[in-house]
Amino acid sequence: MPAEPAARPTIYDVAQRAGVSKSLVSLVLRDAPHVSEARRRAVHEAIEELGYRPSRAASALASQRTRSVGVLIDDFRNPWFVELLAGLRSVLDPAGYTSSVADLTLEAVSGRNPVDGFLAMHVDGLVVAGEPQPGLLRGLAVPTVVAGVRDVGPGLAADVVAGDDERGGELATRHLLDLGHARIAHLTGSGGPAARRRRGYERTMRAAGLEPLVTGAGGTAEDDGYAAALAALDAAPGLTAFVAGNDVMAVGALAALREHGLSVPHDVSVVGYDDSPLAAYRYLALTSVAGHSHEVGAESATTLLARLGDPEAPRRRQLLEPSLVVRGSTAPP
Amino acid sequence: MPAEPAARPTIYDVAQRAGVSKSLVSLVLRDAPHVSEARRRAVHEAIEELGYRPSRAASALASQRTRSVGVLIDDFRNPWFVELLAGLRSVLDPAGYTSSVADLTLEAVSGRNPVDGFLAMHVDGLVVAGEPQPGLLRGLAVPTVVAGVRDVGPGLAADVVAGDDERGGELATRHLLDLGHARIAHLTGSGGPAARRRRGYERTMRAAGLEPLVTGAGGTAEDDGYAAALAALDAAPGLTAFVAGNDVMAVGALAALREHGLSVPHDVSVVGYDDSPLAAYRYLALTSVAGHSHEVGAESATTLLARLGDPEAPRRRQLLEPSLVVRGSTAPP
DNA sequence: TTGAAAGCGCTAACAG
DNA sequence: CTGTTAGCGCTTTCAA
Repeated sequence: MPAEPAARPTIYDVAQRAGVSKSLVSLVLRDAPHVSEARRRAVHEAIEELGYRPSRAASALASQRTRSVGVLIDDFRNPWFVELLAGLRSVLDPAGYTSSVADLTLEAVSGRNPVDGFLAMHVDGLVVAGEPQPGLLRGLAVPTVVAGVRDVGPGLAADVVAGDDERGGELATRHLLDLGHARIAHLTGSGGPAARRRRGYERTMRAAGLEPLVTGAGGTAEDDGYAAALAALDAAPGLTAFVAGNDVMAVGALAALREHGLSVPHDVSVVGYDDSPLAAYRYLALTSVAGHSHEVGAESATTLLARLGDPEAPRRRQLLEPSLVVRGSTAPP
Repeated sequence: MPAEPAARPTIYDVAQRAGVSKSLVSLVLRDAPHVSEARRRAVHEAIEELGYRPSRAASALASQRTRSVGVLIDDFRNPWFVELLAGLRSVLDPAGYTSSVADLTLEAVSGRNPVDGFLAMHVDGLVVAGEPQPGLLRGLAVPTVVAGVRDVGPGLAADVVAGDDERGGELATRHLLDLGHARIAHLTGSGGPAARRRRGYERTMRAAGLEPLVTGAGGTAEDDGYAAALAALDAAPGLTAFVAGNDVMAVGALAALREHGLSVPHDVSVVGYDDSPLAAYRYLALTSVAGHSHEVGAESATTLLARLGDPEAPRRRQLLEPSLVVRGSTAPP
């Protein structure tokens, strides 16, 4: 029974070439402990020579685990996710895990449930970056970590890694206060992180003996920032500063200010949130609160791996301290 | 032999519940033609009742195809890809294909070869969105379509779907010409599409009896646009308009102009390229050439599916006509 | 330590 | 049209 020489090599070919059994090859691949050094090397050599690549499908089928994790991104349009993803992969990749990414907004358009998609792929775990629609994750059986949002409703047994949004709101506000501003408005969006950022703002304002002014309620996109800024300008014409719910909203606010003939930071200061690539563009140069998404990503991955290893461990919840990146959009009043 | 009631249902359970054979279930799943309506319905009901989900791993292993395609994105930071991806999925999803996305820039940092990753996953096909590094795809055995770049080196037997970049450069330039501009510079980047856009610009300028001025040579990021604009301003102080290689570069140019005390569009007009979400921000309001990435994506997917169906078909190369989206960054000089 | 053997859940001929 | 029969390539007891 001569073998076909052209086909993709299998574990069987490797075994034969190395003069060992199939199972030994499997052990070597999984880095098993009790294998003699000589045979281990022989196997590795055979793998090299044959250009062997294990079949994920076969291994998934046999082991009932895919070594893959699904990553749910809120919206690809908000570049916030880029660093998060990089952090995630910086620990998932070396651990031999594959990650597949889906965009909630995109999926919503096509009417599919992205979680279903991941479940069909049999991902071993899930990372939800951003705020899941209520119900989307209810009763999920697969290990999940929520990254970037600290309030996950009850009924979702997930680990959490997030920035301290309330602290971030405080940082932004205090920066403005320290600069000498007093008439500071906040542009908020919907969702948990937005609510916390707002709370940080409000708390800091009150502590300074100032009355908070919050506008916005819809989404967290550029439009929403624009509309909220307009509303704030309308409600309090003497404003000298904005704390925006995120960078994209801040860009919307910039447009509203320009329409009112107000210049930034000369007349009005603006602080964004997320320290996304947007904030770093020279033309925008937004002072922004950095949530350290890279670290959030890395920590999320570590947490997920830990849970995969021990499903019974107590839930973890980690908060990362944000910091302020000062650029050109803020100045004394 | 009583079955375990708790385990995930298999095709076998479905068959039993529907009173048919395993193979019939398989046929129904694949939408095979010669199945009686009654049995088809019976199977679907059983699937519904059991909450059955086919195992991709098993199916991949048995059929030697994963029904998945790998999508290589140039850089997640350039939001150009969002629509492309949406278009891609609008045809891949209904066809039952899964798509996994990787970012070349991200992978480059981690030192991994993303193509290798996809090959290990045994994707059935590849979509390369943007310009592949030379050599990255050389001698690739898996069906590939390159989206967005029309020049793929020899040695890569790929289908191509791209916007007509030369025509786009022409559109942008002609728009400026029609507005009455004459001193128009072009900010170019590296790579094939950039070269074609530049050629379109140059051709149009010359046809109008004007001397082209091109600056920039590094990358295509915001920095590069900034630097190129500065160089152009330096070389020709009387400039009244820029055609930028893409939207991100245009934003860089905006910063350079502001530094020179020049206002847009009052003193200088700016045209971007890609019509990315960036261009639509009110604060930027960039006139931009739309490459119709959604369509490019959809067409790429269709092309890939066709090739998967017939590997021997002649190579296809499609060029989509770009169009101009006029916003607030251009005006008469 | 190493080898043999029994599947994982599904597809794909091939017979009925 | 429907049922039977082999595997796909790998993991994983269980013996040797």
